[in-house]
Amino acid sequence: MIELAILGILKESNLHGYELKKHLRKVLGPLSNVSFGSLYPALARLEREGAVTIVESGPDAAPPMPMTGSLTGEAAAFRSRRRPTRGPRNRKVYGITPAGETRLVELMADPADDERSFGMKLAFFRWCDRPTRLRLLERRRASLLDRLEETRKAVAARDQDDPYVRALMEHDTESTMNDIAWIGRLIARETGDEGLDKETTGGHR
Amino acid sequence: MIELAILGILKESNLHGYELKKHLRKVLGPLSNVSFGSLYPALARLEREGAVTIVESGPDAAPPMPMTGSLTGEAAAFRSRRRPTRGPRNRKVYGITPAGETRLVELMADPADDERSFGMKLAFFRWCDRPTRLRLLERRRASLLDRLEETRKAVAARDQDDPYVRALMEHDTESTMNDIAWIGRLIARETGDEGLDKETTGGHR
DNA sequence: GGCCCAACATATCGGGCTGATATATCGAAC
DNA sequence: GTTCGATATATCAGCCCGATATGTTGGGCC
Repeated sequence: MIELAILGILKESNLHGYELKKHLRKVLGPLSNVSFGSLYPALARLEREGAVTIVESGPDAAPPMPMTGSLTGEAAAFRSRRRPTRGPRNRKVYGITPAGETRLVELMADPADDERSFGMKLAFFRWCDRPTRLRLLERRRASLLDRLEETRKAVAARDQDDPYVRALMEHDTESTMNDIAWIGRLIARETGDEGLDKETTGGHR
Repeated sequence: MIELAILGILKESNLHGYELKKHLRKVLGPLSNVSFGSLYPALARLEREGAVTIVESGPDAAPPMPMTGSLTGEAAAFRSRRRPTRGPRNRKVYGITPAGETRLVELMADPADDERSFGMKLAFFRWCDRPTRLRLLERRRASLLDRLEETRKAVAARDQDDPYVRALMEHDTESTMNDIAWIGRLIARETGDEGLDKETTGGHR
């Protein structure tokens, strides 16, 4: 699933591994603390597969095509800032390829649905159309409901009631219900069409 | 951390791998879905280290010492139930050793503090004395506070505000605060001794 | 009886992830 | 001018997961 994160970030701007990790941390926060030990191999893998390419590399590499898609002004500024008289260090700046964009769409559709995977997908929802978003949200809700059911069954079937185990399960139930309610709100926001932070076209409150 | 789970379960009763997994699922619920691919190697590892021993094995093994410490009547009953005229199948029933008990204490003190590790430790709190429990709870609270702080900083430093990323972070903040409150209640229950046995908290939302 | 199927039971393997470690460059402080 | 911390890439051991293999046991069914 780290590949999803890499492609999602690279879709916005070309970056090298080290920067990638920082952006990732910024976007996903504590949800995904990617380590270098998985980041670099993943980048190598993706390059082998043709999902990303090295856009700029080594000391004083010739800057290739200025844009791959529309860069935010920030990224462009950053790129120009990075141009000291002495070339950059040993960096490999990666960019996403058309094949990579395809791969990104595939990865978004991947059935993996744990907290981490879902968090990543949500972070890149802006690249999806509404039906896809709704599909992912519904699937997440379904698996949360499954989890809720399973925990409840475990609580019910419990003979020896250790207070700590009980506390653990009750908290799990509570947290899961919170998550479900949250997903519900996201779905509502998605279906209650158009902008709802501006003029409330359809809903109250 | 799977070793902690194994030892914690084995401390209660001698079991073979398959049963162990079921017990684990029951105690930890969806928090720790241990797979056989990690369970059996872990058992082999623990046996190599002398933390567990094979108490009974293969078809019609002679039943060794009836008790390793005080067994709950349930476990004893279970053990006697397991004695059909035709010996059991190819099973390896494991039991914890004194070295294993020591290892269990070490593992409880381990600094790992993610949701999974903490959940496991909490599930085995009954084996700890109160100071240890409080230490673990305080540590967990501290790391949750760190996480909260980090997420808040990320939200504040955010220039481009993607609504989905924002939703993700806000939900993370909310969940973390919930967790902190929960830990707070556990600490209170631990320090506010005796007296309050039931629901003393009118849970907010 | 004879048959099949689901659950029981153990084990291994590939591939991916984490944490530790190695290596080297750059900027800035001292 | 050198020490130090941030930047930057990479590899390695060890562990975990999911898939897969291999067999056993018990029960339902005709």
